[in-house]
This record gives sequence, C-alpha cells and structure tokens, in this order.
Amino acid sequence: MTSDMFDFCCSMTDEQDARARELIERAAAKWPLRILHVLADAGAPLRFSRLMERVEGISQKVLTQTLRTLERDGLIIRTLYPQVPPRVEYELTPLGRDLLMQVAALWRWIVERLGDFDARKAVKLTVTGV
Amino acid sequence: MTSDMFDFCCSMTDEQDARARELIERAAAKWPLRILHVLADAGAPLRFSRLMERVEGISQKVLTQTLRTLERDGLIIRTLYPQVPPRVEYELTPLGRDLLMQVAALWRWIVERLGDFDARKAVKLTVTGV
DNA sequence: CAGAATCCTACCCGATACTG
DNA sequence: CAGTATCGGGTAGGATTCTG
Repeated sequence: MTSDMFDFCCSMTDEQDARARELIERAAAKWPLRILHVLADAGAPLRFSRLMERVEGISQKVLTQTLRTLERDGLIIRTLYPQVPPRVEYELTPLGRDLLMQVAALWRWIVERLGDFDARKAVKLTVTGV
Repeated sequence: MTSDMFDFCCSMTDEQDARARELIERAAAKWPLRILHVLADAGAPLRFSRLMERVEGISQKVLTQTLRTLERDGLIIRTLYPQVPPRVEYELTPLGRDLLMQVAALWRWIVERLGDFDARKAVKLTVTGV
C-alpha cells in the first residue's frame, strides 16, 4: 500500500543505495552542513581563518578534516595560492551548492513542522476504522 | 548573488535553525534512516525481533536506543501488547512517513548524480569570465 | 520476546604544541 | 596563515549476560 511510494529504491543497486546513504550521512552531519551553509551565505570563496571565525565552535583540526572530506566528495574546491604567508580559499562547487539547495528544502520543510516533532503529538497512521 | 537563495533561513530564529539541524542530523544518521526505511518498506507494524532481522548489522542495544529516539521525535509509535511473552510493535507515524518521503527525494537526487560526488569531477562555479 | 545492565573498545573531537 | 602532530577525555557502539 505504502511500499510503492519507495519503488525507486528498488531500481537502485545495493551499492548505489549504500553510497547514497553514506553521502547523506556525511553531508547531513553537524559540521559539514554548517560549513556548506557558511560558504553559501558568503557567496564568495572564504579563507581558512574566515571559516574558523564563522563556523562557531569548530576546532581547527575538525575544520581541516571536514574540509578535506567535503573536497573529496566534490562539494567544495580548495585553492592554494603559493604565497608567504600562504593563502587558501574554499568555495562551493556547483554540486555542493545544488546539494545544499536540496538539503535546504528539507530543512525548511522541517522548520515549518517543528512543533510536530514530539512524541506527545505523535498519531498513528489510521489504517483500520477500528 | 547566491545568498538570497537562502533567504528563508533569515526568517528562522537561531533556535529554530538549531533544532532543525539537530533533527536532520539525528534522522539522517546511519541507523535511523535504515530503520525508517525498513518500516516504510514493510508497510505494516514490525516487532522488535523483525527489525533486528531486517536492519542488518545493528546490535540490540543500538536498535533499542535508536527506536527510543525516533519515538521521542514523533517519527514512530511503539505499541506494547501486554502478553507473555511480550509483543512490541513499531510503526511509522504520518510525520515519520512524510519525513522519509522528503529524505527519499534527496536520496534519489543523490543517486542520480552519484558519479559527480568525486573530487576529480569537481568544477568551480564560473563566476568571472576570466 | 523485548529489552536492561555491564563491560570494553574504537574513534571522534577538543586542546595544545609545532612548522613551512 | 594554514595547517600537521600528538595527547587525552568523552562517547557511540559491539558483544555478552541477565530478566520480567
């Protein structure tokens, strides 16, 4: 009855399914989402130190790690300008921007229903007339 | 330029923003997503032991923990039938089902672009003509 | 059957040096 | 400036045992 709503899942191989889940898991985690958001808000490449300032609460190590992961996933571009002292800029790729748009849609959907995310307001799917 | 694409974020209070991010973070994690997916596929309430079978690789402790969290967030309903031995059934709430639909859209979007999520295929946003 | 309790391990992450 | 390297605490999660 409801199962065919997820039919498209059947057209995925297990491998595709697992890889997509990984990507969602990584991208939707705490820091990646904040970083992508900051980069999108900036609307321009940001230096490492600017990111440290704007992503409140992140440590330098985790920022570095997260940026590397985002780069490997093709969501951001890291550009090194060979100067002294060095300058490094991070910016969204089109894919990163598009992904953020998709997540933003989900985000907004949730915000509009924030009051419902509570066990006390949970209602069963009415399947039988009882 | 791109910043106004995220204007709706400005209409969120910081609190709303943080809470929505929490919910995304929790729901998009490894096990919650799999559990919701299994429940949706089943299309009917599932017992604890059935979930253990179908959510491959999860431990009993983590399954319990995750189910509790999903219940607190109003995404699933836990029904205890006072019998010996006990029977407990879990099912999606309408909210849980709807949330999964939203995430499924994102999921599909990603699967359709799986090949792009790779640093080697990353391209800069062409902003200037250079 | 559906968990609760316990133990234990891996790794995540923050803090603090140090470097090209 | 933009990292790397190292140490240490907290915690998520697995394996096992026990119970109403």
